[in-house]
Amino acid sequence: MNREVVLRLSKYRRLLQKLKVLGLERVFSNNLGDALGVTPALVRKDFSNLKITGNKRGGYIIDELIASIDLILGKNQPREIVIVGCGKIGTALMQYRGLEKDGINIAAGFDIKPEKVSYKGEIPVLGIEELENFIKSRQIKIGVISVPESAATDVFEKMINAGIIGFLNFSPVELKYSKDSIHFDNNNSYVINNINLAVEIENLFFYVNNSQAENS
Amino acid sequence: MNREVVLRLSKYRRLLQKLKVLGLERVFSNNLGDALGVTPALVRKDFSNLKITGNKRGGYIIDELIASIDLILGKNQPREIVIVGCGKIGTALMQYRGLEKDGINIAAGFDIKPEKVSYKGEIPVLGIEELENFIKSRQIKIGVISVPESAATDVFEKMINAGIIGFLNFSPVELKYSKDSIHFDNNNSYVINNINLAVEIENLFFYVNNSQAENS
DNA sequence: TAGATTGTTAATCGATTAACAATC
DNA sequence: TAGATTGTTAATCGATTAACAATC
Repeated sequence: MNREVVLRLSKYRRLLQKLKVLGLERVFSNNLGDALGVTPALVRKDFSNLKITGNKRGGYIIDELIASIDLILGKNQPREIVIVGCGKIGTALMQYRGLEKDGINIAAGFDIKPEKVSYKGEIPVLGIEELENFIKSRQIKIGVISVPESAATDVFEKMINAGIIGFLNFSPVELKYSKDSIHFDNNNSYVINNINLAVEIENLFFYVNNSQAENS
Repeated sequence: MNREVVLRLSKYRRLLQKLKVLGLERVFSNNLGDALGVTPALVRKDFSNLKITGNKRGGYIIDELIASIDLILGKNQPREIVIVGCGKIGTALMQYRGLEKDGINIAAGFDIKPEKVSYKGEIPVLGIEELENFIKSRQIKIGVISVPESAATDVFEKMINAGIIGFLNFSPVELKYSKDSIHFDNNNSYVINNINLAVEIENLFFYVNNSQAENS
């Protein structure tokens, strides 16, 4: 299943919640398609691939749909993550409240600088040397990397060894997993989601420059 | 030209810079393809579409390639952006130094709260009421939206009216441009890049849950 | 020249869409 | 029943890749 499908699932989920709040009970592939800007055929195909079935006449039952999507996205299980690197971006993420309502919980932050370590805040900040024990004991699988470029690959290795298998990487290094470069003792596969702010903004400049060229 | 192509251009650019530092002068489509994990044919096609030509025998000259890509990406022009919303994420971005080396310059931050307004820091923070004048006088085209969900669409409209045409949106609202909903006085098209942190992390959970299922 | 690499055309691949039989 | 919507198959579309003539 590709990334686009999973993104659509998240979008269906959010929309369904809103429809439910409005009191709706059923929804048609047509409605969902319109809202997401895709054809109803794709909506039905998505659901079909996920073994979610509707009624030939009455569409899909919203509650069932939500329950199925939640199961697939793992929304019912505890969703704990860690944040490695408590500089500007890491700290902003720790204070960001937008993850809670999706049931995502930041278990701890980690930093290499002793002066950042603190148990006072709502979310503790621990020394990087505690990373492995913490992650293993809590069985956390997902971590955010928000360290400077120079520390990124190092931290990445540490996290893999601790058992992290899903990464959201804000450092400008494009992390890739290769069996050669990393000592590993499992046969897991890894998912790495790189967000490079400079690249995102550069992207915008490209389109903006081009649209100006078109208009002039 | 689609988003993927532009992302590849940024990646070629970064790689070429590194090769140049190492003293290389020429590069083959093969080298670039290997590094990016695509076929050499795609590299040649990308360049061909952009009217960048190489030598049948000697590959591409790195300096020429860098110059061409910089021109296309607009790296030579001043690249000023504004940040609207100086909360956690907005402030982190303003303090983030990773944009400078790509020549991206944050001209100002804006916030609705008077107590955030300040001319003391390296980057001034202005009141939201100054947004339009500032953006028009500096002819800025790109802005980051880092306001809470409730303010997002409002700020989006304000920015459009001020002349912003490229958006990096960190609010959880999926912004879309529709002619119906916004008063507009130009025929520009807009580029909106939505980064929804909860969705990105949810994505990771999906893959992680599934890889565990596979292994058990 | 012989060998290697570009530039481009045709083939492939995967995702999306159109169309429609099944059926509620 | 008649009408509407699903579930699925075949067609389309776009991006990537393979292949190869041109040529340095």
